Amino acid sequence: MNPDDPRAQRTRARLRAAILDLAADKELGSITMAEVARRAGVNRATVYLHFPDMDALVTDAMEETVAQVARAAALCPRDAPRDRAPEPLVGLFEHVAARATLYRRMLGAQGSALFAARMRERLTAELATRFTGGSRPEGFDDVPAELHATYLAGALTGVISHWVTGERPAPAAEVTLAFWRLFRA
Amino acid sequence: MNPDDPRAQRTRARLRAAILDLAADKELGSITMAEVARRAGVNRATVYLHFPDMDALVTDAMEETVAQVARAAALCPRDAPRDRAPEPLVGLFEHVAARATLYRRMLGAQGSALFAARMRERLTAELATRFTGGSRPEGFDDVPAELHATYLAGALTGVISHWVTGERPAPAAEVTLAFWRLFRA
DNA sequence: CAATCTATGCGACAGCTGTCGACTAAGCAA
DNA sequence: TTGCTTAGTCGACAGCTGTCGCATAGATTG
Repeated sequence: MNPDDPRAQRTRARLRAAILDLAADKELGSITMAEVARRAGVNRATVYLHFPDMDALVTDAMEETVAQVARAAALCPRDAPRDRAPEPLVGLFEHVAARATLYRRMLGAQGSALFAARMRERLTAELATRFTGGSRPEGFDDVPAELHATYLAGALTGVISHWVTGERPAPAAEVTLAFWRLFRA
Repeated sequence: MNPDDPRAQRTRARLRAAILDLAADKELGSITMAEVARRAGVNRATVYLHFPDMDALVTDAMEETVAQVARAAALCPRDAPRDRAPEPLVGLFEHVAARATLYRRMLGAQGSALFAARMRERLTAELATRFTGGSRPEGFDDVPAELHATYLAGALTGVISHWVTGERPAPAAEVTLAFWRLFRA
């Protein structure tokens, strides 16, 4: 399968759109491959030419979104005042709030372990790059940068997961500020 | 279904043992219900009398183990010296190290989203209880205790996940100390 | 335009899932 | 012990999955 073939690109785009479309309506667990294929206007067998399974499809469809989150997280300066979260972090939580249902479906109990792993991984990588690039919270030189990045990536995805999963989610501004205070240590 | 019926208890115990047994050999994704039933010496249909699906079975089978981790985490005093992790935390990481394969199967990309959610949930609950019970890191009174607990629960599961997933995992003592330093902020 | 390549459509298959109704046998209560 | 209750077994079913070989149509190359 040549991934650059315009036919293949079109098909993948359709599949990505279809799964996101369906995920807006129901839990991942109750979406079938047959359904995705139908929605995408593609033969069921064709799906498997592009993605080994549902998890891979879902995760791939979220790639852009996740990259956005990771980039925003890595952009946060550490020297912002304790009572005012930096702009990128505010944007990050607003981004999630605007897609709360989607993130709940992805990160919730019915969600995709692959997606969760991928999201943490991207965050970790982005933060680690930022850290080894020099700008990093002080006083942790005796902790491996990679581990520090993982710690924060876990904390962030944990908070997001808990946030979007809750019954009556708190306002974004509130969570953002609380997270920022915890992060600033 | 009466959960106290000795027949039911015996069957559930067999199923829990069977899934943990199988999980030692292969990824969760390649274990079938039929396989679990066979291994447990139980009819396939019987499994569904106790657990709605594989995720539920796996998560239930890990309940004790997860509770152990959550308890250990909540027991950590915050005033231990920066260069020496408190005993409960050491025990926690050793516990995970001794079951690294199992945790990798549970928390990895092929793992169970339900299990991951449950583990974070238990950790959050245990820490939140501890926090509202008075003993809590200072300087965070302006952050909801529940959110603080979630932050740490996410960080811990994130680190564990990353740790057991890595190719050549670092020694437990190393990770323990690094985590402790990050936690102490 | 013609010839070639290949992504997709199509139908079929074995295996797994979750559920059902009828039957068997283990536990409990009198 | 006797009889009732109910967990478990058994066989069957529809639906989904992942894979296959073959046919078709869309893209590329000359």
